[in-house]
Amino acid sequence: MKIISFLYHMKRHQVTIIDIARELNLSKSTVSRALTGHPSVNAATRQAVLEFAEKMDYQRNMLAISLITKKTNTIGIIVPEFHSSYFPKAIIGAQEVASKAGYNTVICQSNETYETEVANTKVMLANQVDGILVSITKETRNFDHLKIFQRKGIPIVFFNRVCDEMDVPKVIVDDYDGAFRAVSHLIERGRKRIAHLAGPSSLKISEKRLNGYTAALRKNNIEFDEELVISYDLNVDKVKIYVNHLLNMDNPPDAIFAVNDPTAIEAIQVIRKRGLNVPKDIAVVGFSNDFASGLIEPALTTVSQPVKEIGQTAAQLLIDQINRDVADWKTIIRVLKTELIVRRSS
Amino acid sequence: MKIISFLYHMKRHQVTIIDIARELNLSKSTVSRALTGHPSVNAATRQAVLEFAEKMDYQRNMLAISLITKKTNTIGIIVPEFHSSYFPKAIIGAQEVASKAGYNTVICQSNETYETEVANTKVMLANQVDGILVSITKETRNFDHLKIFQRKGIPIVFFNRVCDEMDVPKVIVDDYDGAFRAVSHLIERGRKRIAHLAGPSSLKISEKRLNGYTAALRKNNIEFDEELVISYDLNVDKVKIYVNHLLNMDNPPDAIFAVNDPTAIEAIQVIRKRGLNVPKDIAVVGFSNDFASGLIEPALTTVSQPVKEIGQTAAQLLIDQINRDVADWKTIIRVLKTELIVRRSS
DNA sequence: CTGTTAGCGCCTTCAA
DNA sequence: TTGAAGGCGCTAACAG
Repeated sequence: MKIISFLYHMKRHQVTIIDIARELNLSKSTVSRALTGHPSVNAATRQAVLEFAEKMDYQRNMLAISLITKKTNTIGIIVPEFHSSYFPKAIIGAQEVASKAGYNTVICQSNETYETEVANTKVMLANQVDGILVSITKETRNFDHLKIFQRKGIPIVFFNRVCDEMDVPKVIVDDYDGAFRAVSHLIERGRKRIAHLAGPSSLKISEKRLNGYTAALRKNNIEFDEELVISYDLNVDKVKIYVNHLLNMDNPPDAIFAVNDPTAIEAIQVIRKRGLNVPKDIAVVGFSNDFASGLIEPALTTVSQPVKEIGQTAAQLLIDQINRDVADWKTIIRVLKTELIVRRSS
Repeated sequence: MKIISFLYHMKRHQVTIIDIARELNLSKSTVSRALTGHPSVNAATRQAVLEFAEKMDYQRNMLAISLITKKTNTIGIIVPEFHSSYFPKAIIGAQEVASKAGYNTVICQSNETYETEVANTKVMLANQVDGILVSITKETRNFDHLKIFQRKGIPIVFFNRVCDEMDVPKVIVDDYDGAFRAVSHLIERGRKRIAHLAGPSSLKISEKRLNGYTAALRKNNIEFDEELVISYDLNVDKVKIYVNHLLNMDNPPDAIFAVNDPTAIEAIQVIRKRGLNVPKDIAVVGFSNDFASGLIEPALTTVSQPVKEIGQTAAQLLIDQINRDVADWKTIIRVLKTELIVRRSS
């Protein structure tokens, strides 16, 4: 006992099974069995082990266990950013499902940078995660770093920002449909010249929202004017330039459909700063129903996504995949529904 | 080669040093040295090893390494929630510093629940993090689960929501001063009956902001009216009840100082819904300068905190602590400055 | 410069 | 019901 309490106060000494075995005069294996709830162990022995372990704040070293079992019960999540409320919310959903299934979560944010994303995948690999949930950066065009997971037999599930060239499960919303309905709504409200502040073409979601936009115009016999479509890198600081450019046109738009809410919100600020009225002079519609969009003046009309559900679904698909044999991997694509929330900005 | 490529395509086979050694006819240790950049290795040998490793997507197994070195190069972060922009921002700051210092980050959110927080600490312990950054839940009154870290020699640093009974580094802002200035500002603007929607008394920050509030009243010879102070559990849904209660008083307040921005924002919504004008009928001031506070109508006057810097400072203190001997642990308390941002709500 | 040996903390046969 | 032995993937002495 003296030895143990001594060690116990040394720098970072871990109480190990050996310590307990020594103290209780048992073999390591017996202690291990008692600790893991193995049935074939004497009740009194188990009791003693458990009590002493508790008293010593013994914690099983998952590193050692994982080394043996080749399972860490950890899933990795890689997201591009934390600025909007989207990814935090999705993560909450994913964590909920994961933790219920006994999985821990390691979160990395790639800061919208390809290099960081690659580094993040290395971290995940080195830490032997059992699977990863990924939403790619706007820069990511090469997917080798993600394909490694497939080759190694580590399941991967995409959500929101997905990769088209990989045959793995994906969770998305119907971006095309959401955009289509948002733009149709503007047209119903009598808008004729609808601009679109689009996302970078590297992202599938930008492309789909753009397609929804053009489809809605076409269906309503409104001519597509490429001058009204500005695709940008989602760096919100630049919105000011684009909006001013649009407003300075000879024939300025009477509505803006923005690829996401931060863009729309920033657009509204710029428009109002010029003394124009939203929605009278120019209507604005966003995408995602961020927390702030209901609070700004005027409240933003937007396409809402079931963000938390996206996270939950993605985590569930991932865990299903983990519990399946590689040969049985499914490549389900789950498309969730969006909802148009009409507020005062349109 | 045949064997390896065979294994390589099996379910979850890890390419190991042994595989490389076998293939290249070298000893494990030589391969290991080449991989870790040890100088005493023949250039050609190293080259061959590195190339083959690359080709095989070899990733060092950090579990095994950590098991030996007793260092995971991972820090844990436990935060109570992800709803406001506060913690995501703080995490970004912390990750920045951590990753520059070569540390990975494991994030857990306790969902403002004591039990979850305890569970989170177990996870951190089991995964052998080198240190943790903690902001406690509003429920946490017992700190045994955190004291375990101290006893085990694992550094711990608190930020924002700190624990008073533990002698460890803490990063906070001057809540007292921030509140004092916010309330003084309201008084300067001619407000006489200033209500305070306070946080739960279990949190130090609530207490300090309350103290700042009373001090400002006292200094300006305004009598403290306990009816005007409502302390609540930060569940924003309840703000409506409290604000309505205040407004229904015989002698209603002419200003509200809210413990944080979500509370203030919700208060403004409630006030306006009753047809009252902010700030004419009643002024509102918040705390934290959340993203949304600049966007709402009217824009919220608030006390801004250097959130990202808080995260950075906390991570830096933690890493310093990790690199120090237990005997040398410092218990620095870093108090960062706040800034009053006057906008239209006051 | 390279190989050998002995573990890290734990689980899992196999034997008793 | 318990113990002994072997090994997960890797590093760290200690020898050549």
